[in-house]
Amino acid sequence: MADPVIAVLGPTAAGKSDLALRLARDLGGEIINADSMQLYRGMDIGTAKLTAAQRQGIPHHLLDVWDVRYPANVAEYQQMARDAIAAVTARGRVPILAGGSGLYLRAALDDLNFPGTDPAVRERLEAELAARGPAELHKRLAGCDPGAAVGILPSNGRRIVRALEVIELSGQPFTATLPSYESLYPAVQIGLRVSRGELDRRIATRVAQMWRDGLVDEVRGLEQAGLREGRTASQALGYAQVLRFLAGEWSQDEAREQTVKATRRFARRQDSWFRRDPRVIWLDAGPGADLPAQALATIDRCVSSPTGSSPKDMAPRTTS
RNA sequence: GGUCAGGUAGCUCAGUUGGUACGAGCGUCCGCCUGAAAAGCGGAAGGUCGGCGGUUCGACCCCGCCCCUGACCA
Repeated sequence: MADPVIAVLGPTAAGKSDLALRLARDLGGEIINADSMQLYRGMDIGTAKLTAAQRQGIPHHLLDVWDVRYPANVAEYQQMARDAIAAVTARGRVPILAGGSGLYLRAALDDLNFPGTDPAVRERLEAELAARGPAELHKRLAGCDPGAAVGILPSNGRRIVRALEVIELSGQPFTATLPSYESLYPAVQIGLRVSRGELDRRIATRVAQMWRDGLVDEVRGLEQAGLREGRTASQALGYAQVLRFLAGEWSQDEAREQTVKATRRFARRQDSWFRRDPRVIWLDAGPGADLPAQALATIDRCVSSPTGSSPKDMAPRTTS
Protein backbone atom coordinates (compact mmCIF):
# COMPACT_ATOMS: atom_id res chain seq x y z
CA MET A 1 0.00 0.00 0.00
CA ALA A 2 1.42 3.33 -1.00
CA ASP A 3 1.57 6.35 1.25
CA PRO A 4 -0.84 5.29 3.89
CA VAL A 5 -2.36 7.83 6.23
CA ILE A 6 -2.87 6.77 9.81
CA ALA A 7 -5.66 8.25 11.88
CA VAL A 8 -5.97 7.92 15.63
CA LEU A 9 -9.42 8.76 16.89
CA GLY A 10 -11.81 8.18 19.78
CA PRO A 11 -13.36 10.04 22.69
CA THR A 12 -11.47 12.53 24.86
CA ALA A 13 -9.10 11.10 27.39
CA ALA A 14 -8.83 7.79 25.56
CA GLY A 15 -5.12 8.27 24.94
CA LYS A 16 -4.98 9.46 21.34
CA SER A 17 -2.08 11.89 21.72
CA ASP A 18 0.18 9.40 23.40
CA LEU A 19 -0.53 6.65 20.94
CA ALA A 20 0.01 8.99 18.00
CA LEU A 21 3.33 10.04 19.45
CA ARG A 22 4.42 6.47 19.84
CA LEU A 23 3.36 5.54 16.32
CA ALA A 24 5.13 8.55 14.90
CA ARG A 25 8.32 7.45 16.59
CA ASP A 26 8.06 3.86 15.47
CA LEU A 27 6.91 4.51 11.93
CA GLY A 28 8.81 7.66 11.09
CA GLY A 29 5.71 9.79 11.15
CA GLU A 30 4.58 13.32 11.76
CA ILE A 31 1.44 14.23 13.60
CA ILE A 32 -1.36 16.30 12.13
CA ASN A 33 -3.84 17.65 14.64
CA ALA A 34 -7.49 16.76 14.06
CA ASP A 35 -8.84 18.44 17.12
CA SER A 36 -10.84 21.56 16.47
CA MET A 37 -9.89 23.30 19.69
CA GLN A 38 -6.19 22.56 19.63
CA LEU A 39 -6.05 24.71 16.53
CA TYR A 40 -6.37 27.70 18.81
CA ARG A 41 -3.30 29.53 20.00
CA GLY A 42 -3.05 29.74 23.75
CA MET A 43 -5.65 27.10 24.48
CA ASP A 44 -3.27 24.59 25.95
CA ILE A 45 -4.25 23.28 29.34
CA GLY A 46 -7.94 22.94 28.61
CA THR A 47 -7.42 21.16 25.32
CA ALA A 48 -4.79 18.82 26.76
CA LYS A 49 -2.37 19.93 24.10
CA LEU A 50 1.00 18.24 24.38
CA THR A 51 3.73 20.58 25.53
CA ALA A 52 6.81 21.06 23.37
CA ALA A 53 8.73 18.77 25.70
CA GLN A 54 6.06 16.08 25.55
CA ARG A 55 6.20 16.12 21.77
CA GLN A 56 9.68 14.66 22.01
CA GLY A 57 10.88 16.30 18.86
CA ILE A 58 8.17 14.73 16.72
CA PRO A 59 6.77 17.36 14.33
CA HIS A 60 3.18 18.32 15.13
CA HIS A 61 1.18 20.19 12.53
CA LEU A 62 -1.93 22.37 12.76
CA LEU A 63 -1.58 23.31 16.38
CA ASP A 64 -1.87 26.97 17.35
CA VAL A 65 -2.91 28.27 13.97
CA TRP A 66 -5.97 30.30 14.92
CA ASP A 67 -6.47 33.29 17.19
CA VAL A 68 -9.14 32.73 19.84
CA ARG A 69 -11.31 35.38 18.23
CA TYR A 70 -11.34 33.55 14.92
CA PRO A 71 -14.45 31.48 14.21
CA ALA A 72 -13.53 27.89 13.47
CA ASN A 73 -14.14 26.68 10.00
CA VAL A 74 -14.10 23.11 8.72
CA ALA A 75 -13.52 24.03 5.12
CA GLU A 76 -10.36 25.87 6.02
CA TYR A 77 -9.23 23.01 8.19
CA GLN A 78 -9.84 20.63 5.32
CA GLN A 79 -7.47 22.58 3.11
CA MET A 80 -4.81 22.86 5.77
CA ALA A 81 -5.05 19.20 6.67
CA ARG A 82 -4.72 18.05 3.10
CA ASP A 83 -1.78 20.34 2.53
CA ALA A 84 -0.17 18.95 5.63
CA ILE A 85 -0.76 15.37 4.54
CA ALA A 86 0.78 16.13 1.16
CA ALA A 87 3.79 17.81 2.74
CA VAL A 88 4.47 15.01 5.18
CA THR A 89 4.08 12.42 2.49
CA ALA A 90 6.40 14.34 0.17
CA ARG A 91 9.00 14.20 2.91
CA GLY A 92 8.73 10.45 2.83
CA ARG A 93 7.21 10.33 6.27
CA VAL A 94 3.93 8.93 7.52
CA PRO A 95 1.08 11.37 8.20
CA ILE A 96 -0.66 10.55 11.45
CA LEU A 97 -3.90 12.38 12.05
CA ALA A 98 -4.83 12.50 15.70
CA GLY A 99 -7.86 14.06 17.23
CA GLY A 100 -11.43 13.69 18.34
CA SER A 101 -13.24 16.05 16.00
CA GLY A 102 -15.17 13.65 13.84
CA LEU A 103 -16.22 16.08 11.16
CA TYR A 104 -12.69 17.43 10.86
CA LEU A 105 -11.30 13.96 10.41
CA ARG A 106 -13.79 13.21 7.68
CA ALA A 107 -13.18 16.57 6.05
CA ALA A 108 -9.50 15.70 5.82
CA LEU A 109 -9.83 12.10 4.77
CA ASP A 110 -13.05 11.76 2.84
CA ASP A 111 -14.49 13.11 -0.36
CA LEU A 112 -16.38 15.94 1.25
CA ASN A 113 -17.01 19.27 -0.41
CA PHE A 114 -18.22 22.22 1.54
CA PRO A 115 -20.36 24.71 -0.33
CA GLY A 116 -19.33 28.32 0.30
CA THR A 117 -20.42 30.72 2.94
CA ASP A 118 -21.12 34.44 3.10
CA PRO A 119 -20.96 36.37 6.35
CA ALA A 120 -23.64 38.83 5.29
CA VAL A 121 -26.14 36.17 4.27
CA ARG A 122 -25.36 34.19 7.36
CA GLU A 123 -25.82 37.14 9.61
CA ARG A 124 -29.14 38.01 8.07
CA LEU A 125 -30.45 34.47 8.41
CA GLU A 126 -29.30 34.26 11.98
CA ALA A 127 -31.08 37.47 12.79
CA GLU A 128 -34.22 36.00 11.32
CA LEU A 129 -33.74 32.85 13.30
CA ALA A 130 -33.48 34.87 16.48
CA ALA A 131 -36.51 36.93 15.60
CA ARG A 132 -38.85 34.30 14.23
CA GLY A 133 -37.67 31.00 15.55
CA PRO A 134 -36.56 27.86 13.79
CA ALA A 135 -39.99 26.50 12.92
CA GLU A 136 -40.77 29.40 10.63
CA LEU A 137 -37.44 29.18 8.83
CA HIS A 138 -37.99 25.48 8.48
CA LYS A 139 -41.25 26.17 6.66
CA ARG A 140 -39.40 28.36 4.25
CA LEU A 141 -36.81 25.65 3.75
CA ALA A 142 -39.56 23.15 3.03
CA GLY A 143 -40.84 25.51 0.39
CA CYS A 144 -37.61 25.88 -1.54
CA ASP A 145 -35.93 22.54 -0.82
CA PRO A 146 -38.30 19.85 0.43
CA GLY A 147 -35.57 17.24 0.40
CA ALA A 148 -33.39 19.17 2.80
CA ALA A 149 -36.35 20.01 5.01
CA VAL A 150 -37.08 16.33 5.50
CA GLY A 151 -33.57 15.70 6.72
CA ILE A 152 -33.42 18.59 9.14
CA LEU A 153 -35.65 18.83 12.19
CA PRO A 154 -37.74 22.01 12.54
CA SER A 155 -36.12 22.62 15.90
CA ASN A 156 -32.55 22.67 14.67
CA GLY A 157 -32.06 26.34 13.88
CA ARG A 158 -28.39 26.01 13.19
CA ARG A 159 -28.73 23.53 10.39
CA ILE A 160 -31.74 25.25 8.90
CA VAL A 161 -29.79 28.49 8.63
CA ARG A 162 -26.88 26.78 6.94
CA ALA A 163 -29.16 25.01 4.48
CA LEU A 164 -30.88 28.26 3.55
CA GLU A 165 -27.52 29.94 3.19
CA VAL A 166 -26.20 27.30 0.83
CA ILE A 167 -29.35 27.36 -1.26
CA GLU A 168 -29.24 31.12 -1.52
CA LEU A 169 -25.58 31.22 -2.48
CA SER A 170 -25.46 28.27 -4.82
CA GLY A 171 -28.95 28.19 -6.23
CA GLN A 172 -28.68 24.45 -5.68
CA PRO A 173 -30.53 22.27 -3.22
CA PHE A 174 -28.72 21.58 0.02
CA THR A 175 -27.66 18.01 0.48
CA ALA A 176 -28.18 17.28 4.11
CA THR A 177 -26.70 13.83 4.12
CA LEU A 178 -23.08 12.94 4.58
CA PRO A 179 -21.63 10.90 1.74
CA SER A 180 -20.83 7.27 2.28
CA TYR A 181 -17.58 6.34 3.89
CA GLU A 182 -15.12 6.60 1.03
CA SER A 183 -11.60 7.68 1.87
CA LEU A 184 -9.62 9.90 -0.44
CA TYR A 185 -6.42 8.36 0.82
CA PRO A 186 -5.47 4.82 1.70
CA ALA A 187 -5.99 5.17 5.41
CA VAL A 188 -5.87 3.08 8.52
CA GLN A 189 -8.26 4.51 11.09
CA ILE A 190 -7.58 3.36 14.59
CA GLY A 191 -10.28 3.96 17.16
CA LEU A 192 -9.55 3.82 20.86
CA ARG A 193 -12.20 2.09 22.90
CA VAL A 194 -12.53 2.60 26.64
CA SER A 195 -15.44 1.52 28.82
CA ARG A 196 -17.83 4.24 29.97
CA GLY A 197 -16.92 3.84 33.60
CA GLU A 198 -13.22 4.04 32.92
CA LEU A 199 -13.68 6.96 30.56
CA ASP A 200 -15.76 8.90 33.09
CA ARG A 201 -13.07 8.33 35.68
CA ARG A 202 -10.38 9.57 33.34
CA ILE A 203 -12.39 12.65 32.45
CA ALA A 204 -12.87 13.55 36.11
CA THR A 205 -9.19 13.07 36.78
CA ARG A 206 -8.19 15.03 33.75
CA VAL A 207 -10.41 17.99 34.56
CA ALA A 208 -9.14 18.08 38.13
CA GLN A 209 -5.60 18.08 36.78
CA MET A 210 -6.40 20.91 34.38
CA TRP A 211 -7.54 22.99 37.28
CA ARG A 212 -4.34 22.25 39.17
CA ASP A 213 -2.34 23.09 36.09
CA GLY A 214 -3.86 26.56 36.01
CA LEU A 215 -6.74 26.44 33.58
CA VAL A 216 -8.41 29.35 35.34
CA ASP A 217 -5.37 31.54 34.81
CA GLU A 218 -5.09 30.43 31.23
CA VAL A 219 -8.67 31.48 30.62
CA ARG A 220 -8.10 34.79 32.38
CA GLY A 221 -5.26 35.50 30.01
CA LEU A 222 -7.26 34.49 26.98
CA GLU A 223 -10.14 36.61 28.14
CA GLN A 224 -7.80 39.58 27.83
CA ALA A 225 -6.92 38.37 24.36
CA GLY A 226 -10.57 38.45 23.33
CA LEU A 227 -11.73 34.91 24.07
CA ARG A 228 -15.24 36.12 24.78
CA GLU A 229 -15.56 37.45 21.25
CA GLY A 230 -14.51 34.12 19.82
CA ARG A 231 -17.60 32.44 18.59
CA THR A 232 -16.08 28.98 18.66
CA ALA A 233 -13.26 29.17 21.19
CA SER A 234 -15.42 30.72 23.89
CA GLN A 235 -17.56 27.61 23.82
CA ALA A 236 -14.79 25.10 24.24
CA LEU A 237 -15.13 22.66 27.11
CA GLY A 238 -13.59 24.09 30.24
CA TYR A 239 -13.21 27.52 28.70
CA ALA A 240 -16.93 28.23 28.51
CA GLN A 241 -17.37 27.12 32.10
CA VAL A 242 -14.45 29.12 33.46
CA LEU A 243 -15.72 32.18 31.62
CA ARG A 244 -18.97 31.82 33.50
CA PHE A 245 -17.06 31.59 36.73
CA LEU A 246 -15.11 34.73 35.82
CA ALA A 247 -18.38 36.46 35.03
CA GLY A 248 -19.57 35.67 38.53
CA GLU A 249 -22.29 33.40 37.26
CA TRP A 250 -20.88 30.21 38.75
CA SER A 251 -18.62 29.38 41.63
CA GLN A 252 -15.33 27.84 40.69
CA ASP A 253 -16.47 24.47 41.95
CA GLU A 254 -19.58 24.66 39.85
CA ALA A 255 -17.51 25.53 36.83
CA ARG A 256 -15.32 22.51 37.41
CA GLU A 257 -18.23 20.15 37.93
CA GLN A 258 -20.00 21.48 34.88
CA THR A 259 -16.88 20.94 32.85
CA VAL A 260 -16.78 17.32 33.88
CA LYS A 261 -20.43 16.84 32.99
CA ALA A 262 -20.16 18.55 29.65
CA THR A 263 -17.06 16.59 28.79
CA ARG A 264 -18.81 13.34 29.55
CA ARG A 265 -21.66 14.29 27.28
CA PHE A 266 -19.21 15.23 24.59
CA ALA A 267 -17.42 11.90 24.85
CA ARG A 268 -20.74 10.16 24.28
CA ARG A 269 -21.39 12.19 21.16
CA GLN A 270 -17.93 11.39 19.89
CA ASP A 271 -18.67 7.74 20.48
CA SER A 272 -21.84 7.77 18.46
CA TRP A 273 -20.18 9.69 15.66
CA PHE A 274 -17.24 7.34 15.29
CA ARG A 275 -19.11 4.16 16.09
CA ARG A 276 -21.00 4.13 12.84
CA ASP A 277 -17.97 4.50 10.63
CA PRO A 278 -17.36 0.96 9.39
CA ARG A 279 -13.75 1.69 8.50
CA VAL A 280 -12.61 2.30 12.03
CA ILE A 281 -10.62 -0.50 13.59
CA TRP A 282 -11.30 -0.48 17.30
CA LEU A 283 -8.62 -1.24 19.83
CA ASP A 284 -8.94 -1.72 23.55
CA ALA A 285 -7.50 1.31 25.29
CA GLY A 286 -8.51 0.28 28.78
CA PRO A 287 -6.11 -0.05 31.68
CA GLY A 288 -3.36 -2.51 31.04
CA ALA A 289 -3.88 -2.71 27.31
CA ASP A 290 -0.76 -2.68 25.18
CA LEU A 291 -2.06 -0.11 22.77
CA PRO A 292 1.11 0.56 20.77
CA ALA A 293 1.61 -3.12 20.08
CA GLN A 294 -1.99 -3.59 19.02
CA ALA A 295 -1.86 -0.52 16.82
CA LEU A 296 1.39 -1.46 15.13
CA ALA A 297 0.10 -4.94 14.45
CA THR A 298 -3.08 -3.51 12.97
CA ILE A 299 -1.21 -1.15 10.71
CA ASP A 300 1.09 -3.95 9.63
CA ARG A 301 -1.84 -6.12 8.74
CA CYS A 302 -3.50 -3.37 6.72
CA VAL A 303 -0.38 -2.27 4.90
CA SER A 304 0.59 -5.77 3.91
CA SER A 305 -2.84 -6.53 2.51
CA PRO A 306 -2.91 -7.23 -1.26
CA THR A 307 -1.76 -4.35 -3.41
CA GLY A 308 -4.31 -2.66 -5.56
CA SER A 309 -6.75 -2.70 -2.73
CA SER A 310 -8.94 0.31 -2.65
CA PRO A 311 -9.17 2.27 0.56
CA LYS A 312 -12.59 0.84 1.03
CA ASP A 313 -11.16 -2.65 1.21
CA MET A 314 -9.13 -1.70 4.18
CA ALA A 315 -11.99 -1.97 6.56
CA PRO A 316 -11.22 -4.61 9.14
CA ARG A 317 -11.92 -8.17 8.23
CA THR A 318 -14.13 -9.65 10.83
CA THR A 319 -12.32 -12.93 10.40
CA SER A 320 -8.53 -13.29 10.55
C1' G B 1 -40.17 14.14 74.50
C1' G B 2 -43.30 17.89 71.68
C1' U B 3 -44.66 20.97 67.31
C1' C B 4 -44.38 21.89 62.23
C1' A B 5 -42.81 20.71 57.19
C1' G B 6 -41.77 16.79 54.12
C1' G B 7 -41.26 11.51 52.20
C1' U B 8 -43.88 10.83 44.05
C1' A B 9 -38.72 8.41 38.10
C1' G B 10 -31.34 7.36 39.59
C1' C B 11 -31.29 12.99 41.54
C1' U B 12 -34.08 17.86 42.51
C1' C B 13 -38.99 18.73 42.61
C1' A B 14 -44.24 19.53 40.25
C1' G B 15 -49.28 17.37 40.51
C1' U B 16 -54.24 15.06 41.21
C1' U B 17 -60.69 19.35 45.64
C1' G B 18 -60.55 10.44 45.67
C1' G B 19 -61.67 7.70 39.37
C1' U B 20 -56.07 3.80 35.25
C1' A B 21 -49.24 9.15 37.20
C1' C B 22 -50.24 14.64 31.48
C1' G B 23 -45.44 15.23 34.89
C1' A B 24 -40.70 18.74 34.39
C1' G B 25 -35.48 19.60 34.62
C1' C B 26 -31.02 16.93 35.32
C1' G B 27 -28.82 12.06 34.78
C1' U B 28 -28.90 7.35 31.84
C1' C B 29 -29.40 4.92 27.05
C1' C B 30 -30.02 5.47 21.73
C1' G B 31 -29.87 8.30 17.29
C1' C B 32 -28.95 12.58 13.83
C1' C B 33 -25.02 15.65 12.15
C1' U B 34 -21.49 19.00 5.16
C1' G B 35 -18.24 26.16 6.51
C1' A B 36 -19.63 27.14 15.17
C1' A B 37 -18.72 20.18 15.31
C1' A B 38 -15.34 20.49 22.56
C1' A B 39 -21.03 23.26 18.58
C1' G B 40 -26.24 22.12 17.36
C1' C B 41 -30.60 18.79 17.45
C1' G B 42 -34.03 14.64 18.33
C1' G B 43 -35.98 10.01 20.51
C1' A B 44 -36.48 6.27 24.37
C1' A B 45 -36.36 3.78 28.93
C1' G B 46 -37.23 4.65 34.14
C1' G B 47 -42.41 5.38 39.31
C1' U B 48 -46.23 -1.02 43.70
C1' C B 49 -46.70 8.05 44.42
C1' G B 50 -42.31 5.83 52.57
C1' G B 51 -44.69 1.09 55.28
C1' C B 52 -48.99 -1.32 57.36
C1' G B 53 -54.11 -1.07 58.32
C1' G B 54 -58.89 1.48 57.71
C1' U B 55 -62.92 4.36 55.14
C1' U B 56 -64.80 3.92 49.97
C1' C B 57 -67.58 0.87 44.24
C1' G B 58 -62.55 2.98 43.81
C1' A B 59 -57.02 5.98 47.46
C1' C B 60 -50.92 8.51 45.47
C1' C B 61 -54.58 11.99 47.13
C1' C B 62 -59.22 11.00 53.30
C1' C B 63 -58.41 8.62 58.54
C1' G B 64 -55.09 5.88 62.14
C1' C B 65 -50.57 3.87 63.52
C1' C B 66 -45.48 3.17 62.30
C1' C B 67 -40.67 4.31 59.92
C1' C B 68 -37.35 8.03 57.79
C1' U B 69 -35.54 13.23 56.84
C1' G B 70 -35.32 18.45 58.05
C1' A B 71 -36.48 22.72 61.01
C1' C B 72 -38.06 24.58 65.47
C1' C B 73 -39.48 24.07 70.78
C1' A B 74 -38.16 21.77 75.21
